[in-house]
Amino acid sequence: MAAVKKSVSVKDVARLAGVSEQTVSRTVHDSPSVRPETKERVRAAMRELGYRPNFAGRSLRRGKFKTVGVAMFNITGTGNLDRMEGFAAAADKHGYAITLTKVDGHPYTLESASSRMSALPVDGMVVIMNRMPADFGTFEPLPGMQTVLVTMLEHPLCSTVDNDQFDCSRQVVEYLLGRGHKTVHFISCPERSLSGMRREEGWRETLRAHGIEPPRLVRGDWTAQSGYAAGQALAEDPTCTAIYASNDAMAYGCIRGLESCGRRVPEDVSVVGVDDSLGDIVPDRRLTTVRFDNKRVGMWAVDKIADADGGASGVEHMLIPGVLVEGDTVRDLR
Amino acid sequence: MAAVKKSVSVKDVARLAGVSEQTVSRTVHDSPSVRPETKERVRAAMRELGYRPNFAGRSLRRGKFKTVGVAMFNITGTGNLDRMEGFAAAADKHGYAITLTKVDGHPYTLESASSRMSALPVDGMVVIMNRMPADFGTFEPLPGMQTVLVTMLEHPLCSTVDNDQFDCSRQVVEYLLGRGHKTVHFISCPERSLSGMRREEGWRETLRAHGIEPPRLVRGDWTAQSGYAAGQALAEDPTCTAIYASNDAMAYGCIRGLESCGRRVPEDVSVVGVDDSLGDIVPDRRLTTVRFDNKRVGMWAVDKIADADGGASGVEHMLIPGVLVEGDTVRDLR
DNA sequence: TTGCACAATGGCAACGTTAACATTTGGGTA
DNA sequence: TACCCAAATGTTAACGTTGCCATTGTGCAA
Repeated sequence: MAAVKKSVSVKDVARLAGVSEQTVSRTVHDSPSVRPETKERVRAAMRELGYRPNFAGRSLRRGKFKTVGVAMFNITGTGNLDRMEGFAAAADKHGYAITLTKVDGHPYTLESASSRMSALPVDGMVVIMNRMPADFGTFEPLPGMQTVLVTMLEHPLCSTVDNDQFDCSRQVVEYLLGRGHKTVHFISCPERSLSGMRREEGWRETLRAHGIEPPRLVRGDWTAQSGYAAGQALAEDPTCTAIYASNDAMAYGCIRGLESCGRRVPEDVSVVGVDDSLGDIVPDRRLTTVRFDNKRVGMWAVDKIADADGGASGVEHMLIPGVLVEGDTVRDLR
Repeated sequence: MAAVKKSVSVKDVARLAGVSEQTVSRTVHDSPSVRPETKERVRAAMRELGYRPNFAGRSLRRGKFKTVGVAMFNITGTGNLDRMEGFAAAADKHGYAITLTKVDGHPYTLESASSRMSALPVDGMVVIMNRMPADFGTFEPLPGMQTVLVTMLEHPLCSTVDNDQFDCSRQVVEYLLGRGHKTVHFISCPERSLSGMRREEGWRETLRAHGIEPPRLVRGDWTAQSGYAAGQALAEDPTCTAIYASNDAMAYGCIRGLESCGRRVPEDVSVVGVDDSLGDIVPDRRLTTVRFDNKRVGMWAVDKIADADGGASGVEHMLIPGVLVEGDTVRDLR
């Protein structure tokens, strides 16, 4: 039994095929300047030896990794799976791979994400920013490392992309007003959520743009429990005919809360959520909600990096609008 | 303005610090055989030049990437986010990175996942197997590439790990029987789901082990809609007092279906789901369900690869039991 | 016949890092 | 004083790939 060779290189293939290393390399890249018969001979040698190109050697030579790093401060988060779907899809399209890293946030800084990535084989990086990093204003991306932030905030040096939360609220409020409601009540989320705050602004400003003074909001904490409590509280206000909750869990909780007080949905009160996260969980009641295209957000981020890698960069800020999906929890008052 | 150098190498740092390249390397690795003052001088040079070690050069030299590849046939799947949390946590612990790849399955084979990974900078790979690959029995992992499959099936050449779906059903059935129910009805899932089939077997065999002939099962399709229909169908059977649904969406749909026929839960019928995926979505009704530890599954897979990388390998098969979480949808008949 | 264009292939060097070995230096001991 | 040892640092080569340039061969027009 012959000793097992550590790894098969172009050199070994070249020797077996009786050609130069360069011709092997050319065959790997399917260069037109290699005779078909020669190619076949080389390919046969590759098969026989079980050759597979070494990523490190290639990257070292080329100075490129064809890989995009994704930094997350917490992996379990609404929409992350869809975003990854987008990362993977776009990466595939460009022939890139995705490297995932969880970054510990103590404190939560872009700098820590950046330095974590710098030691990894990546050409660019995406940071999923759920909260506000301490150094957002002063952060400078590593030279030569295209950096895209997933956030609604604009950054002077990094491209950014995210769902348009402001527009989401605009759509919901105008939809409800358009169906005859005099005002829209709001169940918000904890104040540390960037996207939630933006939804709140959108709700407030859209109402004002229509000459309506926003009613007192009810603060929730994303859970259906808090929506339930909010629903019970709002049930006592007879003028409340339309409620907009900052996510679906709270919206659904709210419906149950209203019902527990004898208010019917949508006959007495219309309810709208955000996220389209319930799917068909509640089979006899399709919630009216806003569906975001997180996959597209993910794709945009990776596209940006791959494109920059091949030429012009330039900082861009992209907001992707969601789509309002009608269920049967809204009544037309007109 | 001086021209921007492509990238800073140990050579540049060595020149500026007035030491050899080797001393720079030693400083990077914090070797004890470098004088503290020298180290400081080198570190100052690194800072000044913005040096960061080149992954490709290092990997080429070492023959290791310190990276684990994760291959998925579809990214959006129950528990994938938690598994990734586990991958990332274990990778962190071992100083590894995670590279994510979506593999197109036409046909769905382990071979395609393996060859996709072979061109990437990874030392080992994890395949998340949702369905049954065509080549499961005959697949051979790439030499030198530790391969772990996330599946309940055992494989002769690859280590495997997954939630114990059989035991899950055993727990549920014994829990319900233990509370006085004479038998347990089952809402299953589509037959192509490996884990679902295993749940079905567990339900059937546990009942038989208790001398009970399993009643006719109702086939669902994971959706709450199908659970709703199943609930309505089972409502007509007055002997049906306990229902076990193969996931929470169907369980919840089933509850609504039963209620729509005038049967109350848990007064008339007890219902149990699987997955703990509803969380608190339904605020006034905590579903009795089984919670899986997908994070632990992910960690086990990466641990296995990292450990094998540092020494002994050996094929292992690991099943991680879930935990039954009591809600208020089960009535005690004793 | 000569010259030239072009197709096919080969030789060489360099990418950045580090293991293995080699060298220098200073301090202590016989 | 001569010697040795250990600490600190330096030199060399190699990991696998591929861009650049050189070389060889072949057919065709002048």
